[in-house]
Amino acid sequence: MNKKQLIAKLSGSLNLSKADAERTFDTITNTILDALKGDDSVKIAGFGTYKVAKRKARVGRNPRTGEQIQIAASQKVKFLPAKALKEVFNK
Amino acid sequence: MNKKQLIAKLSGSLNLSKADAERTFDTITNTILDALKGDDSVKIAGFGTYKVAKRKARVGRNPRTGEQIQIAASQKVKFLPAKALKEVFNK
DNA sequence: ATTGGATATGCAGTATTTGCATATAGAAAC
DNA sequence: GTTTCTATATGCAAATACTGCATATCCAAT
Repeated sequence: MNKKQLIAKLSGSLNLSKADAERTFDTITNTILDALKGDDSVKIAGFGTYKVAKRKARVGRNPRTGEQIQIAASQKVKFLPAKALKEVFNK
Repeated sequence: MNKKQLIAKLSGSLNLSKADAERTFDTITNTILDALKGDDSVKIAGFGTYKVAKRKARVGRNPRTGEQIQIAASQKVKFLPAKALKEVFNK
């Protein structure tokens, strides 16, 4: 399912136009992103937690040539599924 | 930031009551979860992809006693941040 | 409808993460 | 205010992520 299909579903469930559904959805993701940019984590009960994970610089390897390369430190968004979410898939 | 705070923000941005903001938010998460339950992945452009990852059974260990235990195969929801999302945090 | 951009895949080897049990502390939900 | 949920911390084995890069595919926006 891609974003367009998701928006179409939401448009129906929420009784909104597709344009409004998309605006609503974007507002939510942007709000989450803003919190993450401020180095805050976002906990959503029953769904999961978004947090920014810092990754240290390390040595990697180009699989094609085999040569070693330095990988810079970076940050990425991690999503940790809530307990309820795991249970859904493991029964 | 927890769910309550997120809902409060959305209530303001979307010009909805907190109850409506929460209903809207829950509708979205449920829609995503339903797709995942159907073993479908959910791609959201500019944000990321949710997918169900199957994890193989393996040998684990009880950290308290040190004894080895068998861990069953399981499934969990994975979130892969979109490229745009990584860039936000690495500049 | 076309096109530009984003993502999936495969590859090799190493670094990182995962997930186990369990209690407690702290936070959040009702 | 009470109850439910989540983070944390522990050691360790095995699964998985990550890197460059080319190709194929797929999506989004024009």
